[in-house]
Amino acid sequence: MTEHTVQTSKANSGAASGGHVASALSLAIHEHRLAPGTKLGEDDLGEIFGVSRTVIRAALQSLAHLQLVDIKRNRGAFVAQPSLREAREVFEARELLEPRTARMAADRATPDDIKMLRRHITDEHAAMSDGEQGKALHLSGLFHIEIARIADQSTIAAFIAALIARSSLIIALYWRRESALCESFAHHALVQAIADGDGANAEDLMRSHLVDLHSALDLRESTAPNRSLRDALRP
Amino acid sequence: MTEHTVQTSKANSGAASGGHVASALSLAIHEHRLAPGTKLGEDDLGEIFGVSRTVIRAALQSLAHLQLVDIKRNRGAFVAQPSLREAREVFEARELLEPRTARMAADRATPDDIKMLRRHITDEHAAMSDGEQGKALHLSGLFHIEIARIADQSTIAAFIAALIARSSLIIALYWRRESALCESFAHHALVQAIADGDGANAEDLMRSHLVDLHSALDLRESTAPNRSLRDALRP
DNA sequence: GGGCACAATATTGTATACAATCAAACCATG
DNA sequence: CATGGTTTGATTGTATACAATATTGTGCCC
Repeated sequence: MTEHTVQTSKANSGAASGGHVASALSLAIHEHRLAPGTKLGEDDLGEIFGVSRTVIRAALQSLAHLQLVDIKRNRGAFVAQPSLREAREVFEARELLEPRTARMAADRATPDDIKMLRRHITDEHAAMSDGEQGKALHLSGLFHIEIARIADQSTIAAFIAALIARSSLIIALYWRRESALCESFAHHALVQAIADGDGANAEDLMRSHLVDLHSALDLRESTAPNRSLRDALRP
Repeated sequence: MTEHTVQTSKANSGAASGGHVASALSLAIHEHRLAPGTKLGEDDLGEIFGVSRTVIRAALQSLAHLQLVDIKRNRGAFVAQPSLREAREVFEARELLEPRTARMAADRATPDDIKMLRRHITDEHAAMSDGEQGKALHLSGLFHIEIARIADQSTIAAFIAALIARSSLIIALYWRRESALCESFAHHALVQAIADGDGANAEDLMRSHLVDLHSALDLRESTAPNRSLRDALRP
């Protein structure tokens, strides 16, 4: 089963213990290349990344703590499938944290920060133009994390990063097609408010942006049938 | 070094993979029986808990994700020593999250919830009377987590639980003796507001309670010299 | 043909062995 | 005596072996 090159191979090529594996998996989830519910077998991942199950296991546990994967004892790890309730909670938490954070960012942003935010938006547009929706979604998330970083509150920033990671899963599950690319404009206006140092405006814009996102989801009991059906079929 | 009873011993007596170890360590940290900076050697812990380094490692990584322990590559795990900056951030985050959560709790609390909160206060008093300050501090933290649970927001509750865990370390490092047992009264008034369903009052009480806690810490650059000295001596 | 018990298989949980790395002790040298 | 490099010891990082558990396939009985 486990056939690495040799025991004493390069081994120590990557970064720190499984950090690389966790990053790669996280990116794949963010970009919607791994669908919610996907089984993440340890042997498979070990072969793919060329490391032993030990490091795979550490990476999966790390992702489980972010609630990006769900580890069931003696069953294995699966890409998480946030419930409707969890989806609501995540966006309520974001609506509680991010507006205030945006205000703080507006108070502290430097010209370099603004430049980086604008580049994020440009990259996002480019990805969208190239049809790489997954990458665009990931960049959109990074935009929010960047604002938290600018606010210089690393603790809150870590929380927001975790919420955005879960948001990616939620969007994969509950997004409804009708709503579309309003994103770009909201981000653009937000950057302008932050560049102007207008904290109150940034706070309001972030709040309404999140409400827009939230309302673009189908979070009624009746919806998300495909997932429920699968769940009814498999657990 | 590693001498367990026998390889095929009981092994599966506890709960899930290292969960017991993580809980025991977490409790010890909460109750100030493990001081910030304490080295947590894997072999030592393995012998203490009667499990292999594998499960110890998983527990330590779990605690590291909660920022209760700090894992330095090739150096080992240490009980975390939050910096002044981190301490400020933790309390700012709590002041952002908990008042709103207390309001939600007031809106949803049942008589059983109130009973449980009152019992927490009673237990806390009892522990304090017995001179078990560590246990009292732990129960004080559980009180806050219980409110988040009552608010029925498990995502935010998890964040608050993480913040309270770090608060325990912060109190261990930066508490100044002068301020004393105001806690009990604040908690008592808070329970009353929640029992009355007075969300606005609960929110205000929680906010001022947290501000009191925050101001009972010595968070100036000049303070916390013992820790800086140790750090200058040892890292 | 449907349903259940049992065996075979696959996958995870845990322990241990080995390799890499770091810290401190040590000795040589100026 | 201070200082620098080397070596020794201890500790962590990773891989693998073994044990426990769940899942799946098969055959028997009804």
